[in-house]
Amino acid sequence: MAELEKGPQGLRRGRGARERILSASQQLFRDQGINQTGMDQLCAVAQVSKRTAYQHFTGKDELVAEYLRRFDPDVMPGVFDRTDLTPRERLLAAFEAPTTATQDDITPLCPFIAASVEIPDHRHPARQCVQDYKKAVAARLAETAREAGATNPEQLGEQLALLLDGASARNRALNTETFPTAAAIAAVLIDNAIPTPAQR
Amino acid sequence: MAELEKGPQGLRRGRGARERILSASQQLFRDQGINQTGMDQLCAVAQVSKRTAYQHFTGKDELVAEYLRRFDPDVMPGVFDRTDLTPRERLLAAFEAPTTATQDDITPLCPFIAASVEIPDHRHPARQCVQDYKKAVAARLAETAREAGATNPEQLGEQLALLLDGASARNRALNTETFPTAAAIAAVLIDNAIPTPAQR
DNA sequence: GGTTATGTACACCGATCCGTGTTCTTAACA
DNA sequence: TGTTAAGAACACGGATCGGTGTACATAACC
Repeated sequence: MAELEKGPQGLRRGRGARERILSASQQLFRDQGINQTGMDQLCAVAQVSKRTAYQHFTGKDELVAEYLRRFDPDVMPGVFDRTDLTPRERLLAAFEAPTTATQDDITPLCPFIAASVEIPDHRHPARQCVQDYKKAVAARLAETAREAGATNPEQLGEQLALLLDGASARNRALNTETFPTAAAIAAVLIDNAIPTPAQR
Repeated sequence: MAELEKGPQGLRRGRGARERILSASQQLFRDQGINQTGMDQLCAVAQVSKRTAYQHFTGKDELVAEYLRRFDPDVMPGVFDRTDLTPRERLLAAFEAPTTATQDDITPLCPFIAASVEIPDHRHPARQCVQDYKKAVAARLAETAREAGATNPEQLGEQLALLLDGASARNRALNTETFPTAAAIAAVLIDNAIPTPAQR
């Protein structure tokens, strides 16, 4: 904080404004929610002039949408790409992934669910991002389910996606880690959906 | 609307202020969300003086909490009390109940999940209501699961509760009715959890 | 060098937010 | 009848909201 002052001659926060804004959004929207985060605070955290923010984004709405779009590249980060696991193990791993580094705090609410609740208007651009993302996750789960040999991969993908969202919502509502519960259900569903259980 | 005017001599909206406020809350908080509903609008819809509202509730926070508490008496309205159904059928009926009268619009988001997302501070009184309600639902499900002869009723109750919340969240996120998917999972879990399937 | 994008600083706007103070009216109740 | 509690009407307050206008500074690129 000392060497980052706005000293008249010193280091400008400089060219990376857009990145700083999106990075601050990620932190603040997650910690406080979208509606509880004002543009003033956001700009302060991002160390960006308010004017600059509105040169990069036409408004808060667009910023929120862009904040969500940035998650797209890492749809379920690294879970589906783990070649060291069998398809079946990958499906189960999706329920352990959310467990973050520090072991005692619970998994935060999925930012897409949060956005869909905080933004009531389902024609808001951000709501489209939510829909796209949720469909993408279900599709990847279905794809992996197909690799695992499920008889009805689409159905299994949809079911597992529902479990993920249920666990996320209940984590928030109850302040308790419920992903293990979801994982247990997933195991049952997966066994039920694959005709020839591998080695058993 | 015609005969309800504030006519100087005519019918006063009169003594039922508190009820009108809570009734308006129920409608507006569901349709617009809590944060998107201002006290001014709420009082206008309730046909209540703003001053009166603040004589019944110390603030919006308390009003929100009371709004949630009013759901408690009807925890899963009528589903658990249907004596015409077997315990097993009652468990399954919980996934059809949310389907409201008009057949084409999707089930609205659970107001408790909505509140837990809209109110980030988990020490807010409303958040306690959310926790209580969610625990109560899981408990009633577990109770019914016990009646149905489940080997681990608490676990089944927790699992079914997760399915309900998952379907509710995805309904909002995807704008698609997903309770049938949850019901299908529930059927599998129930069959899996009850040792002696009745007639089969 | 000069030009042009990028960013800063800061005042400012109307709207809306939650909440209060004040005065008056009416219904219930004794 | 008089008293009291419940409510209405309405202006007002400070805070914050998303968003803008303007003038100035700096970095990059030619």
